[in-house]
Amino acid sequence: MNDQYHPQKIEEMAQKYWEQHQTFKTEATSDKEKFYCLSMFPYPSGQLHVGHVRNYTLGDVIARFKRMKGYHVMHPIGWDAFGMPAEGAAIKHQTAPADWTYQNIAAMTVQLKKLGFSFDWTREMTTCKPEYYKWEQWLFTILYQKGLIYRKFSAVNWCPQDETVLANEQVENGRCWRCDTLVERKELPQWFLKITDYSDELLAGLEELSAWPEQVKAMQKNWIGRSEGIDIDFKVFDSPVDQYDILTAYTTRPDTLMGVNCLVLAAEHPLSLAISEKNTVLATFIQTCKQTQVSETTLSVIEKKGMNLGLEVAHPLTGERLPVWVANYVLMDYGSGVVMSVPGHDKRDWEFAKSYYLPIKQVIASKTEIDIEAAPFLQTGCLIQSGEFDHLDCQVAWRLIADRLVKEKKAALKVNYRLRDWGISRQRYWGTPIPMCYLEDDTVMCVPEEELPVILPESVHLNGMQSPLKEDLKWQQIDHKGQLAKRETDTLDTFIESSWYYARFCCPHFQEGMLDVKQTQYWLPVDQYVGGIEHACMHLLYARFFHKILRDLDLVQCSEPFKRLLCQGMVLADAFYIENEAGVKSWIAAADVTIERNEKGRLIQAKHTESGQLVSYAGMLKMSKSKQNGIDPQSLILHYGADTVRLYLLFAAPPEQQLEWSSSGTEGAYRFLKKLWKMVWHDLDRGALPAVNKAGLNKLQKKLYQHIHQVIHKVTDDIDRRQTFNTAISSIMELLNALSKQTISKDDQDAAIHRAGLQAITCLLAPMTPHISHVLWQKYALEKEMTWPLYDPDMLIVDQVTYVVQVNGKMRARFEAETNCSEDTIFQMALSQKNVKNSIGNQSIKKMIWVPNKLVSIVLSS
RNA sequence: GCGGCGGUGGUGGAAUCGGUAUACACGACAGACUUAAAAUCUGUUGACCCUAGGUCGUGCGGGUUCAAGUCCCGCCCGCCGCACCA
Repeated sequence: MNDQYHPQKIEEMAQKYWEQHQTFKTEATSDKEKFYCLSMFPYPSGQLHVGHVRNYTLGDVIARFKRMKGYHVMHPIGWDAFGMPAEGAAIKHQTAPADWTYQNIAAMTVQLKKLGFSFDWTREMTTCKPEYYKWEQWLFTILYQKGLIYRKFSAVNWCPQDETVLANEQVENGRCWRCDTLVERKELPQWFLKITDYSDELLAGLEELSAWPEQVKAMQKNWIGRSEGIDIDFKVFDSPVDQYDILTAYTTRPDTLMGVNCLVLAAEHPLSLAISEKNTVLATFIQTCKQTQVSETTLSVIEKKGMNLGLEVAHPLTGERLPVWVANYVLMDYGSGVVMSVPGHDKRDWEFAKSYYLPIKQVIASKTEIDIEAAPFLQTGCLIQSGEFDHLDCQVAWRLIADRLVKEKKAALKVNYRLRDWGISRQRYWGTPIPMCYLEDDTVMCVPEEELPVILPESVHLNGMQSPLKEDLKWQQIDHKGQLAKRETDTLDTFIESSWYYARFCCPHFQEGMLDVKQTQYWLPVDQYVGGIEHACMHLLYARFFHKILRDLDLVQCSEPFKRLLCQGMVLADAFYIENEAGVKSWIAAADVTIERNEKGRLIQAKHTESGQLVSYAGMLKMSKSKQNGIDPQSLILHYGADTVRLYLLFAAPPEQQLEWSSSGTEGAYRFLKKLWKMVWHDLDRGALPAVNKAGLNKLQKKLYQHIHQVIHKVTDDIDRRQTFNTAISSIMELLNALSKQTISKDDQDAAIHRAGLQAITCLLAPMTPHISHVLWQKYALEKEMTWPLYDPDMLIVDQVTYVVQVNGKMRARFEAETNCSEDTIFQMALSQKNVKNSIGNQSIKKMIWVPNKLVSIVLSS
């Protein structure tokens, strides 16, 4: 080795060392304090992308930092191996999902290892293996017996051409992505997990998560959506269905009850269906309603369409006859499938009333004039046009009306949640088989515990439509005490695997049960969880829910799984395209584009290098295969080494912000490491040096030595408390710049300080660029293990500060003063500044403000 | 549509508790070294002006304050999520 930085050699060396010494293998217990650091495990899609690298780099920095601080760190990795892409790939490549998955895992393992992450590979888990999903099936049967799992009919996206269920992402503009057929809603029997039993606890638990980002807690709170309201009964006149002589609608605004203009039913409501039997126009309308996707997004943006059912209900207070409508924006799955329409004071009802010319009645008044025909009034105020309730405040009227209805047994107070029970059935092959079976007499029963796991056959052929499980009659058929039984052919939602993997990492090879309580008790909760913000609601809520289930089964002790959460932003890159006459964009990789910039560096023109054709710049977009703007981490590592890639990803943006990829930025990170390498190499040439004698330093030496300790202080705080690795790195860069500009005289202390600075930088960088730090440290200290540097509190005390003087809010001067000078002294000094004198002129001073060690603000009388 | 987040030089970003706006890095320009290039090093770099100084400037429009990128009100734009992608 020489003063040239060769990352490939260095990284291979460091990785070999860690592997031989089993540096990152975690023992079951230790005298040290434990720290469990977890990055969300990856779906084995085949290639590691930069988003993954960012995720694992962030987690690795924290894990390595804590290890250097002396914690007993667990930092595991595994594979979220079930999922739809494997089925797609299997069809495309004429292989089985299992083969494709295992190949990807092998390839991605190699890539992960090249990045030098401090994973404990002995804890590696793969969720598609029976030893993992066995316990999921076991839990399913326990929860079924406890009544937390039930079966009901629920809607799915159905392609009538392919006769298959489609995921929301497989529906494009309401049509099947494969055959362009209009997608329908179809009701199927499906399994549900009663997450709503835990609504209140999931909401209350957010309070104790003080180390979670506020935004994520806000999103979860809104997702759970607790509201207080009442269920109101509307008596139906001459109902065609006996059980439906009453329709119940939930509302949070009983104060607007006098403004109801109609009830609106879902197309699948039994009353709508009953009436449609004798009404072909209605039947056709209901049929078209079914051509809406099962997603809230679609529901909220579709044009609201409805039809009068010709049915009437009685207003619960006045007895007035109100019409009943059916509409496409009300779904049977949510609530009771009945909505009480108050167009004057609800946006959706207002839009619906407008398109069908229904009466809009204002029953709440504001202090200002309102035109209820121009827009609904959504705030609170005083009641009007509400008979005896006129002039009452909304809040008072709310109580009064609710109490009256409850007393008359026409309503009941109710707490409602937006959160719905979790549908966990999937009509797909590549997932955990649901451990249920059906006897010939339709009795539903669990597969007995001793017969678990129900193994998913791995050698299968996929046709792109039907799940192989549904065609495999042999697999389906089982014998139950001499009776013929049929297995459930649906599989579990893959969110289930990711809802408890963090707990299994505590005891990945435990065979006596789902979890080893001793281990979960020691390791849980996860001290630091790192993952994408896109999981803010679903995955993180499901995992919190599972944790509470596991706690109630005495498998874990605490109530929340993740103590601290870091949500990283996406990785973006430049995207270019050529648009043809039909407006279809074809995306061009940046490597095939020649860019022309003006003298400021702004892009003015881009051309396709090969054809010379003009190319449009789409800006920075999320990296994706389809946009051709993905960056392959492997080629980056080959060129710059893992340390450079890690350093750049940490430096380019704070972790929770989106990160814009730039190749010149990577060059900059590389340059920095080259410079560090060279400087350390030259320092090593100086041989043995005395220690820094902090009492005997001259002014300049002391300033530089203080700088070192200020940087140690800042980097520690930036990594530990703030988690802003970008600012940590920039302050390290500043220190290296200062050291490179230092003139080293014959005085030993100059060289000693220089070395102290370089050694501090080597350690401070170790969590971020572990390979170069490891090798440089070995050069310096031979066998001694690297620990996190401590700052000297004495060295943080500065004796001079810079004051700023503002006159009428404008910065006019700055001056140096000794720390902790008195107010009077500082005012005198401020007023004696030449430029301050000029700004004041002959005006009189009205007020002077003093901010100690910082600023003086002079206000002149106008 | 609903919920959450963001917008600062040519670019990524910094400013941590309302107190020096633009740290650090990239790019650009100039110079040193070199036969030359690469690499490296040094310097300059928000805009404008009457240039020892001043005016303007953190998406837009208002407000609070001695003082606002930061707080409040109203907009515009972009991104993420919306329950079968993971």
